[in-house]
Amino acid sequence: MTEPSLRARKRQRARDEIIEAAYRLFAERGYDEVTVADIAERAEVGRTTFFRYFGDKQEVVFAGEHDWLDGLAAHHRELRGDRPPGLPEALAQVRELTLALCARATLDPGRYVLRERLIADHPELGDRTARKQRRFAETMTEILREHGATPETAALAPQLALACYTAGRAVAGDDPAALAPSVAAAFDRLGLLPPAA
Amino acid sequence: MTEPSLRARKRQRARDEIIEAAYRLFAERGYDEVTVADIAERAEVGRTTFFRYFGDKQEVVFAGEHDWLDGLAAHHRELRGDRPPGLPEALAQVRELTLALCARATLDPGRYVLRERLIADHPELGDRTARKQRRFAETMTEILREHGATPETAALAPQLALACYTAGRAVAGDDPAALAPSVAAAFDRLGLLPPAA
DNA sequence: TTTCAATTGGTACTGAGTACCATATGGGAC
DNA sequence: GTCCCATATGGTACTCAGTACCAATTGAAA
Repeated sequence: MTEPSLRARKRQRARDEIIEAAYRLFAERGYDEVTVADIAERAEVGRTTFFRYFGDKQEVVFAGEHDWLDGLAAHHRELRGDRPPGLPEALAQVRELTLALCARATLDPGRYVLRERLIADHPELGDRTARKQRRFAETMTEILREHGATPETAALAPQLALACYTAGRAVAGDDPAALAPSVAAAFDRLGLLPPAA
Repeated sequence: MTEPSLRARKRQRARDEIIEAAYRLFAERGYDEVTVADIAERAEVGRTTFFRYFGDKQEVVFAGEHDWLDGLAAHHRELRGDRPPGLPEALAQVRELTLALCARATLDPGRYVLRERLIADHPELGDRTARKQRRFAETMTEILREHGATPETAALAPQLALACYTAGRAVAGDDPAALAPSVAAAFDRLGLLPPAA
């Protein structure tokens, strides 16, 4: 991999500093008591610049996860799909990606806890998680269709995965270590296993 | 039932007129091109009054459905729950309420179509539907727990119902007549039927 | 009729998000 | 190095959502 240009490095650093500043301020004062101007000031950029990196104030809360979703298709290629998947096979594939998403989300436990608290305390942030989940589901649906799944299967399997994710998340509370196991348990309870390969 | 007071009737009428005005304007110009001031003017109320009836601009899009959710617990009482429900039984119960919600949502087909289009075109409205769904799930979870379900079952069953709802909705597009059948089909494909009573 | 609580609409404010512009800066050509 | 261009920056000014406050109106009940 070639060294990124100075521009690219500066850009990445600015982005990181905005996220850092935002999370620090949210932790100190709470989401509502922090303005975009505050974040920009702390990150030592202009208010305008903030909006060049993030579409809105909410987006900075979910920064990072979007990038992972961009690579979702690539992540899935690794799971072979020789024959058109029925619902059990599709679900098994989506299950792997869902658990990978859990692992990714809890990489930084401290930030995970803070994010979960922000989401729990601010309905509009709870709403916003839906956008991420919609994108996950839409991408997965597309991939499943490419692999020959029926429209119904392709639509249902990702939604079932999200159901297990959300239910597991609810059971786990804001404990990062409990997330993946709870989600996996939810999948298990579905009892929709593919026939042995 | 006693006649509602003049105050109550006026209040109801004002609310209805705001909703009417909003939907007409959204249909004419689109969501973004309509300000709250526009809606208030068309409904012949003050801008301040709009915010007394609806917490924000998005809320008026989903007006009516919230009321139904308030009665969710009552609706469920009709479904007897003698013994602690396992996942199949819980799912069967939630299924009924989900289908009732579909019927309710498509009562006014024209408005349903317009709402689905608004949601599809405006991500922030898509996000907002999540709040309604969260409330549905939380209420159902609470009810299931009261009826003796385990925390895991109580958390999972409503989420599975939402998965079937969302998947069915995606398959149905904005055709109101297709919603309930598609959702019902998704439930059927889950194959998680309770043992015969 | 009088009194009280609820409802209303207006004014003024904060903060998110956008458009525009002039400036600065990194990358590449020569 | 230096010249040029595309990119990135920060500031100004604007619209609009949402909130706080207040004075005036109006329904309900005595």
